[in-house]
Amino acid sequence: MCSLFFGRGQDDNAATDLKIPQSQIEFPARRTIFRRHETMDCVPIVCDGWATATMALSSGRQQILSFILPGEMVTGRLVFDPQLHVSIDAITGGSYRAYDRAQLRIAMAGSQSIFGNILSAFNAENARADQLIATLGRRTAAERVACLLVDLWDRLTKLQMVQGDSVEFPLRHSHIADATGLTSVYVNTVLREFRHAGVVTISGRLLRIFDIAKLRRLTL
Amino acid sequence: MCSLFFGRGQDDNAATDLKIPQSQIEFPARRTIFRRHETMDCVPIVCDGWATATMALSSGRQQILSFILPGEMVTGRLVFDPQLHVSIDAITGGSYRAYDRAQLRIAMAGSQSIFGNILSAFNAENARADQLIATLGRRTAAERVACLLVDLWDRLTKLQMVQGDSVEFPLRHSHIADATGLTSVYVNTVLREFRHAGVVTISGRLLRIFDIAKLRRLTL
DNA sequence: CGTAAAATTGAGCTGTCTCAATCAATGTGG
DNA sequence: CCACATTGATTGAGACAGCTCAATTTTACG
Repeated sequence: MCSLFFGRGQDDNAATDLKIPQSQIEFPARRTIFRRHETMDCVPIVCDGWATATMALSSGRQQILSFILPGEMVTGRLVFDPQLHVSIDAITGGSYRAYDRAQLRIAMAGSQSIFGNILSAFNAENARADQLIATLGRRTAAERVACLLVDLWDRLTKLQMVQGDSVEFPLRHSHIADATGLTSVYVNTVLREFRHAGVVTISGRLLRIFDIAKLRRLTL
Repeated sequence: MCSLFFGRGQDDNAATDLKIPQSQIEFPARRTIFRRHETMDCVPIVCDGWATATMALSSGRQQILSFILPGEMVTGRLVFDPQLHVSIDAITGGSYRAYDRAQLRIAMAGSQSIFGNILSAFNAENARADQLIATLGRRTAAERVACLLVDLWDRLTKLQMVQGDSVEFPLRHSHIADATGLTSVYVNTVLREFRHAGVVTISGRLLRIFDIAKLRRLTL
């Protein structure tokens, strides 16, 4: 699931020059993979499993900045900046490939398709960050949860992981809480209301969306 | 005040190859300069005055994503992506220079110093966005206001616009509210408490910070 | 100098949180 | 494969941070 470089047609042959790292490194569930302030000489791309980019504050508070799905760079920032300023935590077990940054930059300079793919991934990441700022600043709890679910749903759809009205969904309420700036207790309340309205169900590591139109209306 | 390209030593002469646009375009206070979804063939850099990058939601809600100070790119994103996805609004009157994106990219490719300056500006912008996400998601009202004031204070200090304990400060309470996800009424309350505690004063377009240590303690 | 915009203050309300208890699910060791 | 232990979900009661509405004063601008 490392489609980042090969999603578009190869308009040149530099794409094949980018060596795929031999090793695909496994990580276990619920463990920190990379720590804040670590200096990275590589750009890891998750091949399999879910992870988060998390920022910690004093007194135990923490905020999830983004969910990292299979095929995504841990952070696009790492292409330009070796300093990791967030911590990367596994949700499920999985694996990643570590691409050498210098090599990556050379490959980007040599290939329009690699350049375009990485940049558009980075742009999408930044766009999501901006959306999240607006969401956390100005939306209600129900809207925040709806925004998160719709965003993930659309990304998982692109990854062809959605089947009908359901996807495998490893997030716990506390993840949703840390991503939306809410409490897990209140996330539960919001999800109960969604459930009773027949909109969404989360149970047994499975997300089912019955009325995505109603959910999307909350994201406007 | 367009120091972005000339901040560091010129380690090569490409820096001087980047033509400074003849025109320095003026903008009036309190007007939208660039609209959301506009396609830009240039990267504007504010020379003078303050502006915001703002995202609008339904029902009149809006969130300020960042304040743009003299010398800063309107958004680093524009270096890589011509689509503007936020609206840029003037706070004060001022001016900007429009750098051609294609030319800028060539200059970046040719000069380590230009490349480094632009990238580090972009990285700083992204780091602030991540901080803002954590702030809006997990901090109290007083902490949010403190974070904003400290961030602006430090940036204005670098720009040498701070004199002693005071800076010129054109933000109204509604700006602070839209940046912190609060109400202007409650911003007023927070600022009153700061004032009574002898920490900060805002009046007559002037920000004075008497106890920055106490303010910084709120940003941990 | 008059008018519009912003700041200030108060009273009351509500969305979300905290605390706490119970129940369900998941994983572990024997 | 079961009993136990741990982690997560669910629910309720009460508290409070921050909001809304509204009136008044101050400041800025043409």
